[in-house]
Amino acid sequence: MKYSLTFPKTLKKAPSGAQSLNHQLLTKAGFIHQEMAGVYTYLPLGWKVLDKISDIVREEMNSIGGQELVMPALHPGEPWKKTGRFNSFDVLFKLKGAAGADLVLGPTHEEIIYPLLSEYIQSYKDLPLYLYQIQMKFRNEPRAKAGILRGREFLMKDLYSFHTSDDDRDAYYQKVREAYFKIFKRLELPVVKTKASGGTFSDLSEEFQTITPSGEDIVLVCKDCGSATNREITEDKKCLDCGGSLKEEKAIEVGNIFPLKRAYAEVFDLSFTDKDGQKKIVSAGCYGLGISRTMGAMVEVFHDDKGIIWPESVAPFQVHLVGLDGLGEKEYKLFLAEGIEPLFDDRLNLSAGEKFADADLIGIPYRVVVSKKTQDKLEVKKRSEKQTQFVSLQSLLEMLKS
RNA sequence: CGGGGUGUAGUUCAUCGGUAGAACGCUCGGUUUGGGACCGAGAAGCAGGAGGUUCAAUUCCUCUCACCCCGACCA
Repeated sequence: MKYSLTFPKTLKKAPSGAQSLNHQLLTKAGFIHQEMAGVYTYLPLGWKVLDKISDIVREEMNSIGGQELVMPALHPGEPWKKTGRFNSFDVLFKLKGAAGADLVLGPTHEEIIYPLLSEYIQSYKDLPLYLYQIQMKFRNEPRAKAGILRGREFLMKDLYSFHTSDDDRDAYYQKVREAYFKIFKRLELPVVKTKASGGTFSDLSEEFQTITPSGEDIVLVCKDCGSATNREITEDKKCLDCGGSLKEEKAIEVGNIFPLKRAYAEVFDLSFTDKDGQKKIVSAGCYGLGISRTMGAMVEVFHDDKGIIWPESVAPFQVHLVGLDGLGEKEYKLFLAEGIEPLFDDRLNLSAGEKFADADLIGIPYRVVVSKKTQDKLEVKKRSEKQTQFVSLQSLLEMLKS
């Protein structure tokens, strides 16, 4: 992509409403635009990042048998009344249909997927089943805040698993936990698995928390064994696992996995006929991962005073090609031909300093400068490092493909 | 939802009773080109909205809306 054609360009100052770090940097760099409290447009660069995060999540969900579908964001009110959550789910967006029917904007999808499956699941042969989606969720937060960390509309992956027994559900739960670790490893985002309450879903759950000062959760991390517990469920000063001393850390919850209660399956009569001819209730689990929140958490963790420092796994482009002295077109075409994703700053009449400042702000992992000075070499600098080096195109390609 | 703060040009801010100003950005012309260049010219504003006080309101008062922060809440 040529930067001269990219919408929009960087801003020198973030709007005064952008207070949190992720909001400021993502806005200045042109990744997001706030529409109202907790609601954002994801601009082309921002959407590319969400897409890359989503792709990694998709691959790992698929690798544990997940099948992707998309359920509606607009829900009938009836199933929500059936579970009681029409009134008990305090951040539920409610609206009216044309004929006056109660409707709901989906904050989660048990009320859709259980009735759906109850139509299709008949036999133990239909199970287990793992279905997931990546979709905008809606929660009427009394106080949306911290940029895209806590929105009223946000992109989330939700996986639902359905089993013939709790044992099978528990075994799959372990697999999902492992898949989550793989996802965050590929995203290069450090997380600690944290014991937490299950809310209305289950007695206990496990959260994936990214430790950072801007987090709004407080987790107690054991200095000895590394196990962590959300402060919401313990007053203990000692680790439940090993007795070691605990340290309080602020953290952002980027994922949460629940072994579900049977309540929803019972309400919607999600049952199957087992081998013995008996009707049995399905055992389920649900597993969330905040895609847009993860993007925000990454900015909170990966930045310096000049801008964002994206991990290679999710950067909107692999290479930020800075053309000086009107050069760079040739290299841009070569990158494209080699399957490298370049963002080419082809703008004329702009000082080098301004282009460098933009490159630092946008945070693409490799900056490649082409100018009169570089001659037949390329000047390469990693965003995360200070030093530059002059290399041939060939060795740069090797660097990028390794 | 309680407490606090802020709404003025696209953006950041100034003016704080006498009818609007800068910087950045933008447009045009020219000079520049390795860390947010320079000169000149220009466009750009119902001062969030409604009401009130006043000869006069962006400025003071009331209400309202929006955003931000702290707290409560957070499947």
